[in-house]
Amino acid sequence: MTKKLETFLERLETTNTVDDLSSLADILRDTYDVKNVSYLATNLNGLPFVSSTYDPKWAQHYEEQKYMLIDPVVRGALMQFNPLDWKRLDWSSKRTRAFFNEAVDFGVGQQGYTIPIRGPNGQTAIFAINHDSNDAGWERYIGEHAHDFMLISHYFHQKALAATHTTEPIEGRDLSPRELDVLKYLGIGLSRGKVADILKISEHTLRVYVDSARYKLGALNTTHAVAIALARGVISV
Amino acid sequence: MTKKLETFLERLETTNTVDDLSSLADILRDTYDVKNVSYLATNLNGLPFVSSTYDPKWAQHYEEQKYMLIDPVVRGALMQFNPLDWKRLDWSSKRTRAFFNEAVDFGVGQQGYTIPIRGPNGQTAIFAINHDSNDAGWERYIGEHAHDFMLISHYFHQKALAATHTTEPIEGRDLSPRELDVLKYLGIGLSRGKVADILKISEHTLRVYVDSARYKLGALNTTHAVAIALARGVISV
DNA sequence: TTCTCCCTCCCCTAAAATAGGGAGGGCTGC
DNA sequence: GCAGCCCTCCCTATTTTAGGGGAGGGAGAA
Repeated sequence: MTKKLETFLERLETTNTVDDLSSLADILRDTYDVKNVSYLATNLNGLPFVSSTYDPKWAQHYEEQKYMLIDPVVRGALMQFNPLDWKRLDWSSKRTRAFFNEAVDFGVGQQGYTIPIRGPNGQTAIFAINHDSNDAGWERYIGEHAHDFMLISHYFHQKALAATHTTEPIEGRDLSPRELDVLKYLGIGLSRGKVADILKISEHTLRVYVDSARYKLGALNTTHAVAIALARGVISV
Repeated sequence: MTKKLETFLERLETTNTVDDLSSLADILRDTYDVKNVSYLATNLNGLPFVSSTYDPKWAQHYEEQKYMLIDPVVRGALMQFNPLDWKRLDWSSKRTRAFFNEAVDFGVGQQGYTIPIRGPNGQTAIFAINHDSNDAGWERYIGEHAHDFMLISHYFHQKALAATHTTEPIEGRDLSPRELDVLKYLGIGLSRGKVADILKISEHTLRVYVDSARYKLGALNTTHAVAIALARGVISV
């Protein structure tokens, strides 16, 4: 374990509230000597959460313009499993370049490294560091610290989940095998009749499973039930 | 970086096929000197994938009995973000104890540590190590190697995704803001009419968005479209 | 044993989804 | 300037689903 990581983990032990979390980014920036550090969770208790060292003006502008939806870094990172070096983004689009130029104007560094993190219920987040340096220097820096950042992003998310009380196990009973079957097939787009055929039960019976699954999941309708089951990871598409 | 981790990462560089992956568990067991190492992905290209050092009899029995659905370790790990020490499971259920006794009979160690891993499209996996040792020894061992295992589980999953060609970026055009709005509200269980009211558009217009979203996502129906959008992370519940 | 849950089947009506047609104005990139 | 996509609205028609009832047998746990 590196000394820097050790420093961070010590600080992490006293981090329990949302306010504490907000200062973590600053601490990491100072510890790892980079221009900016940011953590952006898209869905903690249904709300986004940000801790970053970016210029508040940029953060505000970013939120006002709903940049989260078009930010190529966010979009890129959320679509893959591996950390993403900003250099490896698709820079062919004019919009991407325009967005990035604007970011740089607000003090965002030229080099960046973004790590996607995912929790059990669609609690997706990204952890990013960025800096101004040449390509070779950046590559060396990332090579040295990639493991640290991977662990840090994980711990950061862990604390964010805990601070927003998103770690409590989900209430409600488990779905029965039949209910899971039904939701699984409905989730891949099959009609109620088709699913009933596949499961070799009547469509009426099938509906009872949908009903009970809906009840257990607290869902308002079938689509909602499938959505919740997906988010909870009990079925997958 | 520890020497053991270094050894593993070197080996990982020549790991590219599914067959290579199968032997990784053995290598890790020998490197880290534990009784068993296992990696279980629930949904790579729609199929489960396993690499483990468990007795093949146990693996076969496990699969035949569909134990994945009731295994308390799997269920526990998939429901949370943090690694799970098997000692911290809920042992009150008779079924849990019976299951575990059976596992021990097949040579599974008494102590265990399971790390959940999640990819961008519901590609969930768990990485587990287990061993026979007393509580104090196990705690010390985990404390020393937790970081290694966290990184290893990540790299393992990365290779599994790559080997099963599950890393390719998703084809298809992006959804328009309006399409995202519609899917988002449908995903939280609102009816078509309600969503139209909220977005202040006619229900007919709304339907056009659902149609185009469905077309873009290659979805068979509305529920499917919401499911795919969720799985891709473009909306969240 | 009793209680709870699971699985299976059936009736009904109203609402929603699907499928196929249209149309016009606006913005953006090449 | 034009092609392409986005947003908005309209029509008719059929099929499917939603959600409300009710009923019985079986397995497992307290």
